[in-house]
Amino acid sequence: MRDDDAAPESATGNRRKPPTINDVAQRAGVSVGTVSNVLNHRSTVSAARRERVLQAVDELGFSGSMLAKGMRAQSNSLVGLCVPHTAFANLAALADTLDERAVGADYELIQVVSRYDSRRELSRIRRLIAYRAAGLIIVPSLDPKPVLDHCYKAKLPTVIINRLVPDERRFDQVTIDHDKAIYDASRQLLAWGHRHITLAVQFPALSVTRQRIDSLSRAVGGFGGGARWGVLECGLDEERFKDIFASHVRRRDAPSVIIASNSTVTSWILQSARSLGIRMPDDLSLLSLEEPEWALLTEPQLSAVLQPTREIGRIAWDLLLKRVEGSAEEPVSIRCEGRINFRGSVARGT
Amino acid sequence: MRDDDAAPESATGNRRKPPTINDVAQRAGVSVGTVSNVLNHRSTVSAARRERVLQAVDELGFSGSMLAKGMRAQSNSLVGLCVPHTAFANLAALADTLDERAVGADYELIQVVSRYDSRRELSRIRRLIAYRAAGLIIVPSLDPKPVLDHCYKAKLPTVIINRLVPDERRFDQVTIDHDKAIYDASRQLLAWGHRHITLAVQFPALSVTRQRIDSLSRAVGGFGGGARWGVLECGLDEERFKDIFASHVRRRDAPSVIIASNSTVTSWILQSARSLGIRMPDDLSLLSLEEPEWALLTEPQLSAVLQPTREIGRIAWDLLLKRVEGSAEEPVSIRCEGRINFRGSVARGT
DNA sequence: TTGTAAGCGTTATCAA
DNA sequence: TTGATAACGCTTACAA
Repeated sequence: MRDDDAAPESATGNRRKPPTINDVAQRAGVSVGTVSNVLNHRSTVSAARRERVLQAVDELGFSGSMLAKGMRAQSNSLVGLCVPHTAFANLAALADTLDERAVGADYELIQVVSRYDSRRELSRIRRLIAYRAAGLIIVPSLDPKPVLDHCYKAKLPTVIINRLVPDERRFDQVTIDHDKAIYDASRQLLAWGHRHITLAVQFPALSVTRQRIDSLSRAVGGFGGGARWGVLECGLDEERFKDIFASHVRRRDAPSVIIASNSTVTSWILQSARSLGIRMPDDLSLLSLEEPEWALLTEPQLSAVLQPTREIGRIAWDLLLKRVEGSAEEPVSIRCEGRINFRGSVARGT
Repeated sequence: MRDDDAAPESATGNRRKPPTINDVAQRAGVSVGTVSNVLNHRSTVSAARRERVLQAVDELGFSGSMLAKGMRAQSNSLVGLCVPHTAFANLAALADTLDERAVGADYELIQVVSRYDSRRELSRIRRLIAYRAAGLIIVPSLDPKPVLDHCYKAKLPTVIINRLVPDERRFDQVTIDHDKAIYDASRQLLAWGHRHITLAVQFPALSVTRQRIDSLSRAVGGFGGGARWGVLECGLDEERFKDIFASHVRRRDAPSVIIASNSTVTSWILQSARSLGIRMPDDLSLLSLEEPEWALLTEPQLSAVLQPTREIGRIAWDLLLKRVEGSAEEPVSIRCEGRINFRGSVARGT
């Protein structure tokens, strides 16, 4: 775009390429090594030259190349976060927390989305490895085995969060103890007179789902006194859920309380209940295992388990950073406890 | 660090470094160029060698280095998304849409968060440039000038979305026409008998805020008949907002309807109104300029402007990709229209 | 205190 | 069809 259309490389000005350390060196009239030393705060450069270098950096708008740095250093200050979805409020909060920590430690957080698809999860993580990510924080999908095997073989420092992967001893895990929450909540519901508890789940195949069912079963079984429990499989489609829900709550043997396994299901239940004319908590009580941002906006207010998302983020980041720095300690599995907030949506006493 | 404590480079196995194209070449007994040709589907390699190469790739778990690729190609298939915050539902949806497009085009989307801080915004974008991002999609902060100047100087292909930056002609913009939404909504509210409209805003300094006030003023002014309007500055702290809100709605000259500029403010208003015993829509009507995911869960259901977030994402991506590919066309400013969903939270007729 | 040069992994060019 | 090599931007060990 000079006077023909592509100027020869030796031509002046109008370069579209970002300035390199060589450009800076040339401009400042020093060697590349000197520029590098200035930029990395090494004390072997005289004040006068340092000044000239900094001025040249400023004038050229030089910002360095993380690509070249990463290649040279054989490590990239980039950390991956792999989540199944971005739209859940607590995953957004998680990304937010991690991003804050990452920036503070001069890392870059790069989020990839698996969309509940194990193959996609693997391919996304391959990309992260291709970018020489220093580490990975992963909310595992439904079938985490292949991905975790891959991370292990690639020796990628990895921390598993949110969803426990049972019998996984190769990586640190920071997860929520939903089992305890379900157990405690169920006991409380039983103590308040509820005798039939339904657990509404979206992914029956998930190992954590099976564990939750176990907890519910133990709580109800240990109580005796004719208390029962059941599982409602909600599927992935809201329209179809309406029918599923209607037939579940209209049958003779209907539950008095539903525990919803995530906020999507919670929202579906609220909508369906409203359109069926079911009043809360008189006709049906509801407890969500995930506290959405709108928990206080519904009428009645929503009972929910407040997940320690930010705490998980902090712990996971610290664990990951230790691994990135080479720690070879035995992996740990940390379980964080949620706080159960009973509000108007659960009927107490009878 | 040669052969004192670390094993010499020639030692067998146990390498922690990812395999390189050289390793593959060695293993397959071919040259690096051949391996590269195989991997890039060039047709100059004999079937037999191709097979050997692919086998070696598989055995070693070779995945390539995007750092080296990016360095060599002088361009990186990485696109930045800069947002002020991650917790808003529509920004999450935006990131989701863009991530989908990016992955489809074999790009990596890397999200950075400015936290409403212009300085942070600039430093985050500098990082993106250091990573040789091919382009940037930005939801500008309150003071976008310095950042946009920087992007322009760095010749970084950039698309501005969501918030219009007035008089900015250097970049494509894909924004929401809130002005029209406010104008139309106000006219409708007036037609339904409302005579005093308050616009509740969080960032009075934002240019878009001023434009919204303009629209409201035009709509109300053009109506005549003693209609009035006002602005409520909500601040950034929910606790303090309660008092601000209380004194606003309790005064003699209280509005009959509030237009909330985003879903955070909407949620604050709902909470405060409830604790003050204000009934909706009888005592006060509410319209949100941002439709939250929980719009249908409140009682009454929330009136809101449904933002065409995914449409914006798609358009912005396509525009950006054209720029990345070198298009030098005149920048465009596309305004998308939201759909106003009037629901129970707005009183109609009198 | 400063300059020089090797090497990180990849691709394109050129010679064989 | 294949192999060798230069170049991309940066850091660092070593020479001056």
